Amino acid sequence: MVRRTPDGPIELRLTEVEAYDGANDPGSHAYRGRTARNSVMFGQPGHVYVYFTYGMWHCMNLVCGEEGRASAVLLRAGEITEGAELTRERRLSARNDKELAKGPARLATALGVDRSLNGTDACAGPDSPLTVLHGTPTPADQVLNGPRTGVSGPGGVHPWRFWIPNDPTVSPYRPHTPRRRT
DNA sequence: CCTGCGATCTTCT
DNA sequence: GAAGATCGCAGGA
Repeated sequence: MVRRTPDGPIELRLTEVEAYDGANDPGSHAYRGRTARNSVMFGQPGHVYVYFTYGMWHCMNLVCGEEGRASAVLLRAGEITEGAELTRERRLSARNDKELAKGPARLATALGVDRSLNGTDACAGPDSPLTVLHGTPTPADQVLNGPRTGVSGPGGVHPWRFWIPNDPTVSPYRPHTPRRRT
């Protein structure tokens, strides 16, 4: 994945993702149908769905299913392989470069992604601020999968979190924790 | 190392 | 009105 910023390109090698399957998936933002927020997920694959959560963070998905299916993949973590110096000023809390994009909100922050990029076509070539690259594929037998992070209820049964084992940029797994009532 | 909690606001019910 | 595809800090072991 490459993020083109005014200061230069940032390249990211994805190490952890989670899949969400639209109307069939209680864990998906698209489960209850199309809304203003999730409309990008119902559009063409290859576009980017960015949402804002917990009052301060952005997270980024790639739409994967055909139009109308609302299937998407949350980009949860990765290794910055180029332009790390451009991300450090936005990721001051990172104690080392492995933490620059270790988690979905950290990844979006490192790449400088916010809702202004919601709907961006990530397959549109070098003039796009965001592009999915065709790197060296990781063989499927070198990828582990398990329950998704932070997903509760019936959707929690799907082992749709995928990561590269022993990669230091993969975020720690945390089960869903209901928020304390005020 | 680990656990608990506050921040802060959009979104849908 | 309440919960949320989270993170970072404080405090204790």
